[in-house]
Amino acid sequence: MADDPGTRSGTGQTRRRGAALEEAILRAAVDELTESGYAALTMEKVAARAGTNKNAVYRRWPNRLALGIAAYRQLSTTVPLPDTGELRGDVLAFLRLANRHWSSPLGAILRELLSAAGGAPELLARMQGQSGDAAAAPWLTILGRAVARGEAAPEALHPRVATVAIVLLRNEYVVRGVPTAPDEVLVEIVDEVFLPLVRRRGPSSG
Amino acid sequence: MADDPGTRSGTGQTRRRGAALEEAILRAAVDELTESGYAALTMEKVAARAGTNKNAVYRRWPNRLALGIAAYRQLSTTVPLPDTGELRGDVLAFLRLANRHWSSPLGAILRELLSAAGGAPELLARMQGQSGDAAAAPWLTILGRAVARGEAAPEALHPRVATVAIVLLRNEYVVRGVPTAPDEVLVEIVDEVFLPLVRRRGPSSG
DNA sequence: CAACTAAGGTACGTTACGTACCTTAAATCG
DNA sequence: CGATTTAAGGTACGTAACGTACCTTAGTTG
Repeated sequence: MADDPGTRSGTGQTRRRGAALEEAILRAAVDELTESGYAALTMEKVAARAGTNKNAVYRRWPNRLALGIAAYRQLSTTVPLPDTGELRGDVLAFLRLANRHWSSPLGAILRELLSAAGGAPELLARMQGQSGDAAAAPWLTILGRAVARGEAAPEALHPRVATVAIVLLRNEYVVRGVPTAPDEVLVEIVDEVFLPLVRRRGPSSG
Repeated sequence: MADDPGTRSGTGQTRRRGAALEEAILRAAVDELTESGYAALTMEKVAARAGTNKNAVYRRWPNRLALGIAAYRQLSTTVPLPDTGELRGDVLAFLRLANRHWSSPLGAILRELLSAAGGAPELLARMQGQSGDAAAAPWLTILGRAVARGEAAPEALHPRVATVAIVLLRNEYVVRGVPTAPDEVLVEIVDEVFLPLVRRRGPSSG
């Protein structure tokens, strides 16, 4: 920010307005969020870093959580869906991507935001959408391919079934208290639970 | 607390010491926690309610989180393991117990504490232990009975398999943003995922 | 140009965590 | 029993940060 042309310099008297200022604030929030996480994100620090003051921030975002969420959304990326040509490979690859994501600083930030957003379902839904592995759609795609290849039973094409692997992985995080799991665990989830579940289907109760 | 004999009354000059005071503080913390949750639990209010001051509280618990956890532990109860004589009934009954627990004020408190405890694995482990449905042991017991009765395949006797139902239920909470799920969901989890998983076991990859 | 708007600057009320320090009742020790 | 020690009771306060209020001023619009 030393020589940023948009900066309000002591002598320059040039005020950023509208989108330019909003962008500067967002960038500052992103930087603070990635450096220190959500808990340490303060309106004061973001404003200072953006070279403005809290008024400008509050004029755009009603509160700290909203700003945190906006900053997070700047950071999130979409993950490419793996296509290895076989079910086990696809699922393992996608699980590994997810594992990497959740063990990254980004994962911790997301968890903090989810916790702070505690009671707001729509907000939660929007946050979930940012973590690509949470939705059923990509998993259904992977499973759909497997069904087409004859690797899985057609009855297994159900969102809750399709997402079992990722759900189990996230449960591992809870149990372990850390947002990462060793690769053997991923392999075990796939081989001991997921594959048996989708390949042969016993009769369900009537 | 109107006529509690242990109370330091204005004229009585009788100070509670040691365990008696600790108990009074804990009781106050429990009351505050159940009435207002962890976020609204303050050291000031607990101390006032216990008829003491923050020094006494801080002499026993290093910080607010520790006090919150101690109070929570006073509250937690053990749930009886259902035994309906058949697998589906057992699993459904235990899931229903869990659903009721997590949708109770106690569940919200636990979630708050887990979130506040964010980076401390041992602490987390201890908290988890308080929520009886999280551990694998009861689920393995239920599944073990089913295996003995011939209702489930012996290879399914694995902690990760046994806990699939409860893990899926908790994922429902995350997806919904509320700590409760309709009974049809519980039934679906059991019938669509859990029972097919444990009854017939396809070959796992070598 | 005047009016309006948003940016920049400053101040402040409120809340609560946690710490420090003092007085005093109660327990312990010689 | 008196002296010493310890913990309880009481009070004060530094700090941090959220969010609000208000004022000045640069920039835009009609």
